[in-house]
Amino acid sequence: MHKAVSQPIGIDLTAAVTALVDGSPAILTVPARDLSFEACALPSGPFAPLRHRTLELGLRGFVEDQTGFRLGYIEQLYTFGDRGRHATAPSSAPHVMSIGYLALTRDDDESDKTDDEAPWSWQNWYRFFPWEDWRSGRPAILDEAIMPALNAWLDSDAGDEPPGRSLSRASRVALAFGDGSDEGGSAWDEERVLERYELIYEAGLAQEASRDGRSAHKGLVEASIGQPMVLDHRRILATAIARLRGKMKYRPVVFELMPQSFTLTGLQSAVEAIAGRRLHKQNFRRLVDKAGLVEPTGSTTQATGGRPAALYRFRYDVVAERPSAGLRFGQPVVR
Amino acid sequence: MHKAVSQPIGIDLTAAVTALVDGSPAILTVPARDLSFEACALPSGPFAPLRHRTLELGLRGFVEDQTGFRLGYIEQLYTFGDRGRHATAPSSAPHVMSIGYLALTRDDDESDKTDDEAPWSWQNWYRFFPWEDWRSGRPAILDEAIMPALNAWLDSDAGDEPPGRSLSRASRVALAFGDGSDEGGSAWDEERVLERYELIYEAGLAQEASRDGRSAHKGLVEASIGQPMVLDHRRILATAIARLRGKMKYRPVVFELMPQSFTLTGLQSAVEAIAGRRLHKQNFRRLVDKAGLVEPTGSTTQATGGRPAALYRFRYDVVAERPSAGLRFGQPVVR
DNA sequence: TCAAAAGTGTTATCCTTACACCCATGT
DNA sequence: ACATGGGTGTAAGGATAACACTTTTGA
Repeated sequence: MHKAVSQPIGIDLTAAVTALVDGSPAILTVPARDLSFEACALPSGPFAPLRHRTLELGLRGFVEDQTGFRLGYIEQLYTFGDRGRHATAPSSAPHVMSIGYLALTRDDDESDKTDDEAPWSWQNWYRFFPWEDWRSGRPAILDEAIMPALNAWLDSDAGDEPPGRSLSRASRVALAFGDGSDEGGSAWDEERVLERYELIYEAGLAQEASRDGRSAHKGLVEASIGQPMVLDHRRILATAIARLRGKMKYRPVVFELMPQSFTLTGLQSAVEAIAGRRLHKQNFRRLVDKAGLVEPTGSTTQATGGRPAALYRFRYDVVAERPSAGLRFGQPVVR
Repeated sequence: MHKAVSQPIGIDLTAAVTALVDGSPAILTVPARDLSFEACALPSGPFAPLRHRTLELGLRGFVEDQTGFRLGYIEQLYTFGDRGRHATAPSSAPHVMSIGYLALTRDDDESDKTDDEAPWSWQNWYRFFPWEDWRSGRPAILDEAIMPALNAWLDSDAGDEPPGRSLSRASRVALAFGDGSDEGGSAWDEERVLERYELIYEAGLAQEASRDGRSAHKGLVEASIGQPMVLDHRRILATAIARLRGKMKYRPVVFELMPQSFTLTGLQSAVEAIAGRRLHKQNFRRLVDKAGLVEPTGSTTQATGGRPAALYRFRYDVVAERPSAGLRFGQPVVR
């Protein structure tokens, strides 16, 4: 019924590779590739069906070529293919779609760093999303820059709402960023990373927006909130963070990021770093205990200062029984 | 750094369009397109970046062209692109990837059925996945055909397990299909639709497997459990069902399938039809009540027999406040 | 002796599950 | 009257959120 492909299409496989580096969630980046624009990029490359039997194998190949990292856990996120979602080459060039992936590794493997002057580097997540880290309280950038700018955007664009039954912009902002009120409205939900980034992009607060030719809305100076990335890589990273924050709660994926043995406080810090908020210590411990995902190794460490901490290891065997077990941590501790 | 695309790539957009037809969850199908093999197919077509500004618009176009249906809710599911995932044309032809989508509609719109002898039809989900419908108890096909065949497969292939730390086949079967025991092991989880289908496919119990050239494992007659579909469309449908079953619990998506006004029992039947299991009536009602997603219209219907039932409507306004609200139904009623 | 971090016990509250029972209509 | 499906109240058990407190080390 259909045969020909009218315009050539290219597929880019793009990986958001995360590890914990010095207790911070970090993303593996390579220098910007083909734009005059100076920015980080995620490792990526074109999918060549003749060379790569599966999409995942292709992705593993690229990351290993570009950074030397062997990936463990991999999960497909989303396929981005809309025209005009980022500035691109002239229309004669093939239309490039990107399939985004989330991948997890450990950084402790020193054997990876073969080259000196490596072309890749780890970047803290929160350089790109400074509003997402609530571990030391509500980030100042929200009240100082983001919310005022978003409100100005809402006011100025009050007329030209998108039609249909979709949410109004004001509702979307209220939902994504919480409306401050502790009751009735909605609170901050750490999983809405993508919704927040999309609003910031649409409002012209991300440098990517002006670069992509979206006119900054009237009366707003060209802003840059958070470090930009190449193409739509920041959107892919937002998707990856959102997915990991959600998945962590019902699948034992954090352990992909932890070393062989760890303390319970270390595990909690890891979860907190990813979720971007602090948790209640005692409840976290009971949770871990009840989940039965972890067992003591018998030894302790004094590296943490203070009383020596018992070391634990992940029980790989329980995955076979109940991979649905995750760390369904609940409410943040109020502060 | 990279430029050329070595082998032409085509993108197929494929839609799993679901509606409730006479209380059953149904999937919109079109006759098989280009294979001698006689089977249903999902509506789909090639993505042409010049014609379609976005992937979603392309999809809406195809479905409307092929069936006349205007889609409401749409959600991207997954991109399938592995070589050899289904029988395909000679290798000179372009490599076709498919992006699967879940879409929801209502069937009550009679205006859609313009043509008589329409080229499309609604098919009950459970024709393709007879083992997924537990509403009248555990499906007989599990004990009569599936479990024996899977166990035979496990026995015969005990030697050549895949390497690495991935789950053993036996564990995957136990997890996906439950191991009968009510404690210790895992019970039936209605969301694991895809895992179950993949195992059935790998074990050679799906007709698609033999069609794709996978040798049925030794000692097993070529079987066909559940009605097959074209290409990997059954896999896409499995993904769609799994996603809908999950999403329903934390987003108010069921209402996309309900008529304007409905009874609470009607709503419960819809949820049960999708989830493939029965729910506890009183608890379901309290749940709906507490969620606040619904309000009485004031009128009643006697169409159900027995005492007249109050009619309700979905509160579209709450979506703006709390779109996270879904129907987090809990345990099935024991029977 | 004090700071720092690990680790424990206990209670109020809410949500889930399950039980049994009443109500309004058609036949 | 009785069958059928609609609709309600309430108690037991478990999970969650929050409280304050003890233990073990290094400096």
